[in-house]
Amino acid sequence: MLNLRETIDRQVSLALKGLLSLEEAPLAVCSPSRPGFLDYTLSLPMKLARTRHRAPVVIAQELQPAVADMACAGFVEAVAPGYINIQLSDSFVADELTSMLGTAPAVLLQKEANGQKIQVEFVSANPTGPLHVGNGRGAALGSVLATLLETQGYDVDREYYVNDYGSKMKLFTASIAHYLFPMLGLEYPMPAEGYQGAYVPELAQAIHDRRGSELSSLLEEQRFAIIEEGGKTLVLASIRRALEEMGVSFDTWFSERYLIENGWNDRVLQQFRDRDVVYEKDNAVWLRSTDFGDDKDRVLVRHDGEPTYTLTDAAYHFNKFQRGYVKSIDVFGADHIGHIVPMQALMKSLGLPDDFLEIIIYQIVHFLRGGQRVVLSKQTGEIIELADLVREVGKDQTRVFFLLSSADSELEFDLEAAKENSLDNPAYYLKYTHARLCSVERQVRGIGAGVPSEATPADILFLKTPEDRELLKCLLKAQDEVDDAARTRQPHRVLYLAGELAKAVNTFYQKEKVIQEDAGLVRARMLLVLASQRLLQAYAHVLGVTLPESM
RNA sequence: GGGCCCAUAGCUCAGCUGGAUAGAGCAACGGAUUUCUAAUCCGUCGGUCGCAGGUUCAAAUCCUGCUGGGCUCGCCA
Repeated sequence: MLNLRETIDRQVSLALKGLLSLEEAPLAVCSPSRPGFLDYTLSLPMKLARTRHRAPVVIAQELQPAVADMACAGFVEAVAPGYINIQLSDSFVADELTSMLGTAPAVLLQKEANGQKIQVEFVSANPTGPLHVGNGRGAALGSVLATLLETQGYDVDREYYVNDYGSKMKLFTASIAHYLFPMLGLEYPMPAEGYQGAYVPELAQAIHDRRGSELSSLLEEQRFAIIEEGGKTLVLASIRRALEEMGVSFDTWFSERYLIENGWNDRVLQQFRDRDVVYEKDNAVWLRSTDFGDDKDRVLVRHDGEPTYTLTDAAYHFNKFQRGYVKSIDVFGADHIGHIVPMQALMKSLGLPDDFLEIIIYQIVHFLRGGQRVVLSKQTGEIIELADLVREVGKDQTRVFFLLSSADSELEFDLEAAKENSLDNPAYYLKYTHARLCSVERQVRGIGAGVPSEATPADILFLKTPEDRELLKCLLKAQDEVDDAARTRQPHRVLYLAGELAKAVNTFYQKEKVIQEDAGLVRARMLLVLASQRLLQAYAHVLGVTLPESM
């Protein structure tokens, strides 16, 4: 589809070329009109009033003829206090509808490939336990952002960073050992701050079942290696399963251990040394990150010789850069808010491009049941694992409810509303609307009326009621909005767009009959039905939800 | 104390190149059904867009200050 705002802007600046000065030209941009007005609006006359010392409405009248001459313009009017309203021409609208009908939904909103590789890293929870319901928001946002970026022509890779190295991992291994050693007739103390969940003894049992005989004959160090590997593998499998049930998959599961074992920390440390941005203090190696905007210098190598997370993170992103991504977008929970400044300082100190790393932070999710906020703890017996949440409310409902507000805002996830099989539930509303559109199509085919495969300007002449026009506007502005959502990295906007389209469809459906006497009108309305159906499917593709053909 | 996020209708939230009367869903009330799926639709009610300044022809939107809430400030990851 065309981005209409861009298209019109281009035509406007061409049309007004001789009428605007160089300084004035950039002001000639249109915006979508409010309901009740024509399709697009230019507020240019208002902006020119000051420098031109004329009343805006007079300027509007002067510019109107040139604007009306544009190829895409149908009816154009200058109105007080100084707007130029544009209605798209019938042939232009017909061309757009034709292209919508001739394009598969999965690529309807897709631009041409731009040859750039971009990475979205999300979830990346430690492999030391099952995913928590809170991780679900990152999963939903990250996966939708990834498809959203694909619409912009990027070659997108979805990556999960597996933090399988370091003190958390040691703690995890020790916690399993505490339950596993007694099965070998040995003892091992539960470490302070050890992992507590019921899954820990289960992991111990599973590892013992598989490799118990081996374990008893090994040295302690080898034993721990097996426990760690076994625990990690089992947990990652459960994480992967939970995500798949939510419709989320990854291209790459990238191991932190891999980085370290393959010398990436050393490489990046050398890079820091070459750039002369490190120093030694208290037996540790420090990065002079304050030179790059950080509020304090960071330790890269601890006094005991172990790398810090900071060093490995630098190595990780350096590695991403080497893999050829033009950009890495990392999606983190609000508890990582403090990482933005240090990480950007890291990128700078490594000499990576300023815009290489983008960090998206999503705020906390509160879960509601019976109108009350749910306290997630073992004591309350409330669901706490993502897999349980998806099982309880369903894949599509889970995805939709995690997208109900902007990542910047805290989110209330109403478990009962999400489960509800009624149209108060936005996920169901989308499904129902799609089923209804499909039903109309079946009916029309059933009575033997022609189902159009392309639109002509004559068809558009039939679409004159407010409901027809509003639905048309919803269809035509899709690419504008999707491009905006992608540019501003706001996946939730796609859900709102889909909801808006569904609303327009249902209002149209209620008010205007598709099947009726006038064959020309049937055909024209069918264009709306089919295009709406395609567009709804296109949105659903981006959102990762499934739309049934009947309910 | 520093950094970041938030504050819009009774509730949950949209509103992103600054534009015309501030929107949706829920809740409340009232309507539409010999149905192309009423699992729908329409209408009414409901807002000093946290407060105070500023920029602008124009501010929910941009800037400054303040108030309230959230997250966060490790040689953890």
